[in-house]
Amino acid sequence: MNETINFFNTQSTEDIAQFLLGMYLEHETTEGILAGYIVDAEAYLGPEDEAAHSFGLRNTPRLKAMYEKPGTIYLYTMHTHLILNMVTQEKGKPQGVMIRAIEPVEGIEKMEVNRNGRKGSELSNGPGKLVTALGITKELYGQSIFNSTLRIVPEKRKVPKKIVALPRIGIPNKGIWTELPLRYVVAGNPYISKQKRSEIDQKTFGWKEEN
DNA sequence: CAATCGATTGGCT
DNA sequence: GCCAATCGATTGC
Repeated sequence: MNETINFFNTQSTEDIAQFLLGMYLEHETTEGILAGYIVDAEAYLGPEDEAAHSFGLRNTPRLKAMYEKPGTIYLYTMHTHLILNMVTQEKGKPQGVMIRAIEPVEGIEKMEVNRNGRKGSELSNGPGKLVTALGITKELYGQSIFNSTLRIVPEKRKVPKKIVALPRIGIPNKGIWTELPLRYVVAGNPYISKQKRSEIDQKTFGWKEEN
């Protein structure tokens, strides 16, 4: 875990986004542990990034957490959906990574209930979907992804066989920032947002074989 | 499948 | 008011 914290403190946000692919993300709830592997993530490079909320060092009440230390959880609402992000750089430097999708592992039945009966990839193949599946609430805003009830567990992570970089989703008209490949996914994983069936690796789901 | 579109809430100007 | 780092239903090929 200390190595992971150090990674956040010293690496670029782009590298941290890729490092987070395969990371085990677990939420300790009153109903038990709900968890899965991160398979889709985007880097937001405020203050330079026109697509970032923190572009131009903009600082409003909802952005407060973005200016805190690395590992701080930043949540915001988008059309009734809560979206999960974590701060990646030193305090005062508002860059972060948005989690776009996870592969469910633990507490799948509870996630299906949280998602109103949906199953399979529909459980968590979008940023709003995984937040609902894991039962994440805005009480976690400003807490740390290293030691709150929502946390990453490096000991349980998997390693992607191949990482693909793509343009980010849902940010038109932002100049070069619309096209820059700041979205990273585990190639072949079925839970990636907008994944095509034909591109799914049914045998490995895109992970390296054990050992 | 891919493209399109309406729903609907909170944050900011 | 206006707009949004989305979702899900529908349409059409």
